Amino acid sequence: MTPTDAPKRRTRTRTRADGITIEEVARRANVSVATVSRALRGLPNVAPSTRSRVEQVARDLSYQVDTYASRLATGRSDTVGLAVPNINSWYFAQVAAGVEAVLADAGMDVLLHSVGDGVGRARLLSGQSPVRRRLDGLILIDVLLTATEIRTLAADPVHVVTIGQWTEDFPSVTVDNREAALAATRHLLDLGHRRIGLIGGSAHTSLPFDVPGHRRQGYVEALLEAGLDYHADLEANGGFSVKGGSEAMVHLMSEARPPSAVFALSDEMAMGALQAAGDLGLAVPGDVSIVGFDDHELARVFGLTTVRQDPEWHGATAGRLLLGLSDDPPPEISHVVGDTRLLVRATTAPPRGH
Amino acid sequence: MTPTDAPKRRTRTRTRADGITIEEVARRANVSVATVSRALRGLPNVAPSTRSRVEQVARDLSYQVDTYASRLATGRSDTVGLAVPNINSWYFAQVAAGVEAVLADAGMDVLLHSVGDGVGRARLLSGQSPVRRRLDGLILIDVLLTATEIRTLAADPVHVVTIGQWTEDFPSVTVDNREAALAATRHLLDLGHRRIGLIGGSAHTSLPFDVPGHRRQGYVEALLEAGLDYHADLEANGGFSVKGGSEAMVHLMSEARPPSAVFALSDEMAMGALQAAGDLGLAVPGDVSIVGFDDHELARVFGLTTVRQDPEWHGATAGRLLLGLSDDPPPEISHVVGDTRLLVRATTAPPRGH
DNA sequence: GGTGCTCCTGCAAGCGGTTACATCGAACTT
DNA sequence: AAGTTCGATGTAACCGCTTGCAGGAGCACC
Repeated sequence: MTPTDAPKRRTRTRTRADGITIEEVARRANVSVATVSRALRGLPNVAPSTRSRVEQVARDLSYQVDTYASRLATGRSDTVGLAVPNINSWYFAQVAAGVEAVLADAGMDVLLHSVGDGVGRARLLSGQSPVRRRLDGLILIDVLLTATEIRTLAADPVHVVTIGQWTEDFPSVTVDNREAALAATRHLLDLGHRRIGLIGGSAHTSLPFDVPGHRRQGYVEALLEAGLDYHADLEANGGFSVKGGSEAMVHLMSEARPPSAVFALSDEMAMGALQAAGDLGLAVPGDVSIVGFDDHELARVFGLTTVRQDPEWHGATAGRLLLGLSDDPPPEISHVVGDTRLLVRATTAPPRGH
Repeated sequence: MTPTDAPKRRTRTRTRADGITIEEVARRANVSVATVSRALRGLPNVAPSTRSRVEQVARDLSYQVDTYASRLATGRSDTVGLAVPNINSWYFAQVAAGVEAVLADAGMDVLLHSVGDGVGRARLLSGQSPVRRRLDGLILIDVLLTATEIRTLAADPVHVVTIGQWTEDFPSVTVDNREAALAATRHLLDLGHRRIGLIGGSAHTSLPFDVPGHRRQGYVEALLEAGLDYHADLEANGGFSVKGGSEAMVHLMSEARPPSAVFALSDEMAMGALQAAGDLGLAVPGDVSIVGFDDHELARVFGLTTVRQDPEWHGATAGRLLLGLSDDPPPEISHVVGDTRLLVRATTAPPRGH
């Protein structure tokens, strides 16, 4: 056979082996593709006998819809983006677990985005983001939105739920960080402490309306309430990591007049501080008291006094809020506030000689 | 105008506001959609002037390709699934972070799947999974595959990389768990311990070829090597959680002849054990020595003797392996073995009266 | 000036579903 | 018995992008 004899078959270079198509199923079940589509998706107006026949064929061929085709046709993707500063931090991992559980149950896919660095953040939120065009929903965990970003997102058809940040435009799950920090700081004040250090996040992200900002505000308020002044030299940046907390603690305790108690805005930083205290030969709570925030899984092991919150519940709740947004009519924008509770354990005590 | 005058416009009910299409860009740039497609994707054979004009228009309209359409047309999705038993466990979160960083850099999307419960696992791996049909790659972290599942996956066009499990069929990242456990147990034996407890995973998942299985094997071998027997009553199930580790420890220490040292197959369980020891009034390492596995971020804070490994690196490496699989020609199936190292800290010492 | 190239661009056929609308019996009215 | 109604099914037009192939312009070479 000469070359020209060969039928000019259009061979598309497909990298993926093609799966069973709906057409194949239709052929074998002796119905049209429309009927297959309706039968398989449980739509009405399909004769029971037809439906079961189609289902049988689909099962035999282990047919799976091509979600991309389906999405192109319907415009819905059943996919939600989950943006976290970083996934390998206890709090975020807990929240992510809560989100994932709820959404997976609802048949949604979860696209994970670490936006810790500016790059990832820009990639997700910039108008250029190809990502946004494929998401039905977006859950932002402690990813602070600027006014512009809020406007852009609100104009998008994507459903947004925020965790940690409160905005008018989107449902949110938060805790009263100010109040919680107030309680934590008061606890130290009540014990008699007068020089109370703060280990917080980096200076430039501690805006008055973000999570560290609110906690910091509660700390300052408690101080003022007790007739004390806020001293900048009692504040150090622990970057919300164990290591950072440790370094911040070293910094604080090596000052001329070190604090007798330290409030760390996260348990991980508090644990770092605990470590540093040990390294410095300081007894906790003998020489210095330490309070954390989170009730990390290991806080109890350390006997760490801390503010309890339930991140997994935050995540699950955010997931449910997101699912609710698809309801018709859409619900009012709701703002859920989770519980916090001060747990006094063994790392806090009155200051020496009190 | 009478009702019939109205043109029968086909209005499709689209839930999402339609974005700018490639057609719109083409119109404004006075070229065909084909040219827009080529220009925007950097394909050759586009006049520089045309390309820049198209790019300009696209930017002005902040056009974003509809990834679903693109995927439908090309068959590639640039999306990889990341399956973890659960994301809120230190080790898995670390690995996930490593994977995500590498893949996001390569412009890939990461779909998160917790498969802790059988349900999620089935959803992901069963032939019925609509998920599989949309993935270019799949990274499985400690998700044990059966022979059947391996066959099914290998037949699929999806690229698979496993972490924790070694198979002939897929590239993998593992550590020598047997060897590492051997070293950890030898360390205790060298200190003079003769009754060494084991806190491991659930009985039915500790197959000889999974991660806990290999570690357990190393433990047993070390025992035999030292002329000791394996005693089932020295083994308890800690479920790889802090709480489980704690309970397992209580169980072990309340036996008639409790061990003088315990090897926990993960740091989280070891920390739980530490907690339990404290609760029981036992000094560590005075009354009982404890060794963990992982070098959890907080292990140093506890002074925990443990086996160090680098889960974030495991994840990043797995991500790179996956990316490499798209090369042409495809590389040989490579199996990377990460480092482990025993870190002796403060929770191990010779047994009492030694 | 014709011929043959090389480049650029457009045309149109998919990719695999979804769904508005038409069709066609069978059952139901009156 | 003719006219209606209604449920089940098929037809075909999209969804928005990619890409094989054809066409056309510009240019060098003989």
